[in-house]
Amino acid sequence: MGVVERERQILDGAIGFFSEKGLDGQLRDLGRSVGVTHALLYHYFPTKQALIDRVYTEVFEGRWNPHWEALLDDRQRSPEDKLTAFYDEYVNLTLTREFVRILVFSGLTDHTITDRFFSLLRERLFPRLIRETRRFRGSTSRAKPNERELELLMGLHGGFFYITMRRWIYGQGVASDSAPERFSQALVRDRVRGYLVASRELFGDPAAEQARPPQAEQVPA
Amino acid sequence: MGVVERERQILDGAIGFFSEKGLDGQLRDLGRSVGVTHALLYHYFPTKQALIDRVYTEVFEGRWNPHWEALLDDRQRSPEDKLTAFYDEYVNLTLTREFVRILVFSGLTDHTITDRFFSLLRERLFPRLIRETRRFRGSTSRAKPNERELELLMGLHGGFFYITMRRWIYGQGVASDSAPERFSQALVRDRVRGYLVASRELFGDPAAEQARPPQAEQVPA
DNA sequence: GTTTTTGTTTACCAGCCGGTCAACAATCAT
DNA sequence: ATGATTGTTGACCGGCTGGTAAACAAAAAC
Repeated sequence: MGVVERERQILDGAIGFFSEKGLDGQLRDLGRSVGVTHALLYHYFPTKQALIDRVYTEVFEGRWNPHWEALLDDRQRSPEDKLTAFYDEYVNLTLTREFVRILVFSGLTDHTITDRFFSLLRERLFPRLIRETRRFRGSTSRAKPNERELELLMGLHGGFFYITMRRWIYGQGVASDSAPERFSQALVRDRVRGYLVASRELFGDPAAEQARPPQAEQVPA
Repeated sequence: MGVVERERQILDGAIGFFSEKGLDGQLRDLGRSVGVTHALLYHYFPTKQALIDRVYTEVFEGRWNPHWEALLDDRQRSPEDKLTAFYDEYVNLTLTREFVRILVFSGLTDHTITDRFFSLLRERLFPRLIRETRRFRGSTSRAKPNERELELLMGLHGGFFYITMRRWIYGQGVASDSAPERFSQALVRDRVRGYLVASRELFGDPAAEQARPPQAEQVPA
């Protein structure tokens, strides 16, 4: 076997292995699962940490599809259409088993991966989603998102993430998917629609964005 | 120091320690953080696993407030009022740092804790929430929840869980809370209202529950 | 067909870690 | 005071684990 194939084989094995056992998994076990001795791993990667770093970049790099930004910026499609299309791809391509498990393993210990990933979301994704949400309810405001509308969006985004958690971390089945590897499109469509309607209900028309008499009593700061 | 106080001290230390370092944390470090030798831990707990088991029951037992079930069953209050009151307490009392971190640590490895916890939710909580959601949109149906309305509820529930994840696992701040230890009531209120409105929008009036002409084309099974 | 290079393994080291045990301190009953 | 009981520690064992290095195998180069 060529050197490049073997490295590929080890790397692929490591992705599956570490996402399953956690970053504390033993190299002897990883070697066994790949079919080599643990000493050989050191022929291809100088330290365990270096191998883990490669796994990180392998899993988290290239999962962000730049096409999504263009999709969300497309002025021809409706906001509901775009959000549905985006989340349908996002939850099925990005929120895979290895991705979410490694992300959570990282989050529980060293935050470097999660920090980088959240920066990506905050800079490239959330502003676009907020803009489209506003467009849905008839606003063209470019103001910095306020906390309430941002948190409502986090509710949508987190709701999708929660599905992945239930499936790949808690080991709970998700009822609504017939093909076990995919989120059902109907689910995504329901939630996106629900989110947009909720946004309209809560924040109403454009003028209401600056000051709105709340329906219930205001909570003190 | 009396034997009972010392056991209490070790247990409290272990809760903080294991939720921080994970269940693989070393007993020597735990001992040091409590101020005793690791050998003394074996005077109070026969094995490391026994100590971890105590931590589990300590954190997950008694966090479920039976009062909540009565609250949700109260016929005097409106569904929106009850859901808001419930989640306001739930997210602040149950979704603490130690709780969520230990739950996720457990979920990533051995599922026993998460299984038990989800059974609790599925049996005692979700049916009540579905019933109240239906009541909000004018339905008194007692039929088994269908997948779509259950998944919409999971969106709400998961959205709250996601806040806890962002805060205690990813180390991201949550914008909207002034007091860093609490979820803001406004956030809970917004999301519950948004969820109920979305439910009404998606599922409409009671008659629509069995068969409803969808607005977009149906996805094939 | 020998030498060189490359891929792989076996054997080992050093430090870590759960767990044990004998010794030691502190409390308490008599 | 004296002895028994209880709380606590230091020292140790054995197995595990990241990492190393020498030996070995299999091509490749000449």
